[in-house]
Parts: sequence; C-alpha cells; structure tokens
Amino acid sequence: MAIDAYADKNCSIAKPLSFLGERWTLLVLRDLFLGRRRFDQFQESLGVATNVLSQRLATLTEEGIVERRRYSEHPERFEYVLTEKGRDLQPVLLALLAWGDRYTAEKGPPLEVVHGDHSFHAVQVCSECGEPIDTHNVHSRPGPGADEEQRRRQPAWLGR
Amino acid sequence: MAIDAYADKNCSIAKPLSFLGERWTLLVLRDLFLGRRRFDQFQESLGVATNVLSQRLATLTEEGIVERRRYSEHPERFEYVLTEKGRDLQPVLLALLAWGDRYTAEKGPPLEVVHGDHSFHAVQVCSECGEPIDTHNVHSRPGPGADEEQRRRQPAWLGR
DNA sequence: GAAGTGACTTGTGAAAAGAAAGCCACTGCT
DNA sequence: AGCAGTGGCTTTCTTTTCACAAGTCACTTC
Repeated sequence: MAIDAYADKNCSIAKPLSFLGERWTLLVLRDLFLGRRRFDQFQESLGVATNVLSQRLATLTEEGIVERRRYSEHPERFEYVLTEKGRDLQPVLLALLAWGDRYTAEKGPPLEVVHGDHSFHAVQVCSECGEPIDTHNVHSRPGPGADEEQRRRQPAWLGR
Repeated sequence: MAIDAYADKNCSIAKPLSFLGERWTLLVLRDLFLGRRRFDQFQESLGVATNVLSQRLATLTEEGIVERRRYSEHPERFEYVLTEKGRDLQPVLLALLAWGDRYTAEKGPPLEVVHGDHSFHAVQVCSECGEPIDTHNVHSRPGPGADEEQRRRQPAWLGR
C-alpha cells in the first residue's frame, strides 16, 4: 500500500502523493468534504470496487487523515470523519476545483463553494506579504531539509 | 489512457484528476515547474519507467498542459514546456507543497518557494472578499453545471 | 570506428485495480 | 419463525496498469 517510489523522495510534494496519489483517494477525500462518511456512501458515489475502497480508507486512517469511528456497537458500524490533518488538505481540493471549473466545466461549475453569502473560488496569496501569487513572481531554493544533491542542483520554479 | 471512471463524472475535481491522478503525472508537473523540460531529466529525477513516462508526456500534451517543442532538427529532439493552462496548475502544487512541508518535512522543507526576497507558503483567500478561507467558513451548493442528481442531493462542505 | 546522447518503443512479468460473490451481525417486516 | 435488507467489509478471479530490461534510430563527440 501507498506508493513507495514516491515516499522515498525528499520532497514535500511527493510524500503527500505517496498516499494521496493512489487512484480514488482524492475523490474519497472530496466526498469527505462533501459530508459523506460511510462506506456505502463512498462506494455509491464513486463506483469504486469495494476492496479498493476499504484499502484506501485503511490507508487514510493510518495516515491520520480520517478517524474511523464506531457509531454503533450492536451491530458494529463505522464511519469515517476527517481529522484536522485531513481538513488541512482543503486547499489542495479547492485549488483543483478552481482549475477544473475554469478548464473543464463547459456548462458552468457543477458545484459552487460558498463563503458567507457569496460563491467564490480559491485564490492564493503569499503568507508573508499577502500579495497574490502568480506564475512569474515565484522561484525556489533549497530549504533546511534539502539533501546534498538538492543543494547542488540550482532549483528553479518555472525555468527561472 | 487517462482514468475514464473519473472523466465521466460531472465534477471539477474528478475531471482534472482523470489525467493528473495517474501515477507520476503530478511529479512530472512538479519537475516542469522546477525547470526540467527534457525526457531524460524527468526520467533521472523520478526513476519512472520510460514507457510510462512517454505515455504521461503524451497525455499531458494532448490535454494542453505542456507543449512538445522541437529544439533540434537533425537529429530530432524534443522538449516539453508548460502552457498557460499548465502553469495555472501552480496553486495545486503549492497547496500540496504547503501541506507536505507542514506534515511530512521533519527536518524542515527540502525546497523553499520564494516570493520577491522572502520565502513563503501559499495561503488561500476568497476571490470575492479577500478573507482567508479556513475549514469552517466554507459550504457548498449546486452550481449552474449541476445535473439533476446533484441538485437533489444537498451538498455540504464538511458536514455543513 | 567506438562510445555516447536523447527520445523514445517493444516485450515480458509483477502488481494493482475491477467485477462479482459471499459473509456476518444484526433490524424490521410478514 | 422465516426471509429480505443493511452496512461494512473479505475473498476470488480477471483485466489493466506498471515496472524492468533491452533495443532502436539518427545523429555527435572522442
């Protein structure tokens, strides 16, 4: 389970993808944000094979993204709810949603996300100065967690 | 190629994932943002099998995320560069990166993204009012592109 | 002329995903 | 009392995808 070839890399994009990048996982997460919490709800909404679904839910539980919670003792019944760690993935889904609305939703967005009383899309700004981030005002450099090889290679973000 | 079971869904998260969700694709995209543009650069950096890599690059080209550009005639040599549509995926990668830095980078971020002279992480704000978006001030409703079934189901974002 | 380079393709086996059926501990209906 | 239904799975089997190794082609450099 999980994609080992990703997990080995020293990269904050690859590591999350070692489990998020498995087929269906991000759609299960979408369903969790949409309020679904039970096995059969995911299964029905996604049409995923049940063996795959139970494996994905197990991985998400192991990774601390969801909590598997018993909501009935006799018979034993479980539901899955997002943890804080899981809820913190919201920006990833909202970013995907914004892109999808822009490039794949010919008839307009199937789903509107609402903030207060207005529908919106997610816009990214710099955590330090609050300015919007676009493609051309970002570059990159090795951080404290970089290994030797990463330090040698001059990283760029978008060809610098 | 591409994940048909995703592409059929009327969902702006599922549709992008029909090609982005294939194994390796998002890491190829990361490499593109890091300035890599040639087949062997991707292959070396990722360790992906060459047949898979060439298939992924073909799909990304078809989807208009990258442009396959000949940079030498004799012999024919190609490189891959992000289109605007591809560059617009930056928020997805930055969101993943921010989460990965927070939850998977024990020794600090391997890579710092820099805006002007300061390193930063991506923060999402509302496109309409500029307020930061957190988990609890978002909900959802069917949009103009929703189908019958989506209209029936009351959607929630996080259990409403 | 021999070894490399860059962008692949082809062939094969292993791993993952999909489809279908079954199971277990109930509840609720007749 | 018997039977269908529910919810959360597991097991088995088939199909698809992925990985690994090798080979190709049109050059260029040593």
